[in-house]
Amino acid sequence: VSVTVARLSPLDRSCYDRPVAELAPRLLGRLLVRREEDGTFTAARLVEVEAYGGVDDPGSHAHRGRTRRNATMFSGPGLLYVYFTYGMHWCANVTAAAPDGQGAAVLLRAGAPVAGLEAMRARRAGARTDRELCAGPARLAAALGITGDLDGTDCCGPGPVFLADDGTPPPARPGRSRRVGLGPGRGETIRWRWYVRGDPHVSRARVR
DNA sequence: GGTGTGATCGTA
DNA sequence: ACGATCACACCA
Repeated sequence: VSVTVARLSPLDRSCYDRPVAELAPRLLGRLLVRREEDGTFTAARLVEVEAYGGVDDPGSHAHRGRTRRNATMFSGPGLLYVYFTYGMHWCANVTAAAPDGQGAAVLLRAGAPVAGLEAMRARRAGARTDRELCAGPARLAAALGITGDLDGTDCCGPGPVFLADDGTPPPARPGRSRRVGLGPGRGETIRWRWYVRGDPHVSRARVR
């Protein structure tokens, strides 16, 4: 599979142009591909995602309107939204369609390493096993070398980050749950997390 | 396998 | 003050 990554083409923008809770589970099984500056590739197959919406979703960065940080969420479907959190981690999302003046994005929470394992291990020195390389949103972003300078990248063009379909279908019946890491009053009852059942690369999320 | 805690800083 | 988190210590 790793050899063919270079030949995969980015998902078309029409794939992203749908409501975020519809888009999110459809991304399970897709490849998150990172084209390095030296022309090599790293890639992970998505096994866990979460949807974040607009004004109706108090857990979303877009809930209180557009700011410098979340601007990409308001800039149309098919873009990479990268944010910095807990003073040390980057997390990656792809934007979805949203009602006028609102924002929406799918948080890419975990993946199975597919290509560029050596580069991932080098960037994820803390990972004890390959299973942990991309098992968590900040881990996934770190493994693929995704940082804030890539915020706003068009995932539908010939850029450094894109999603691709290699023929692996999304699970017919994905696991579903509340989202991880949301405190009380932040939409913690909304079941907008989807994952591939039984996949060992899903994050060991501690839900409060 | 699970829980508890500190790290570290941009954002609102 | 609080995060859309992680690694590590420690217990089982």
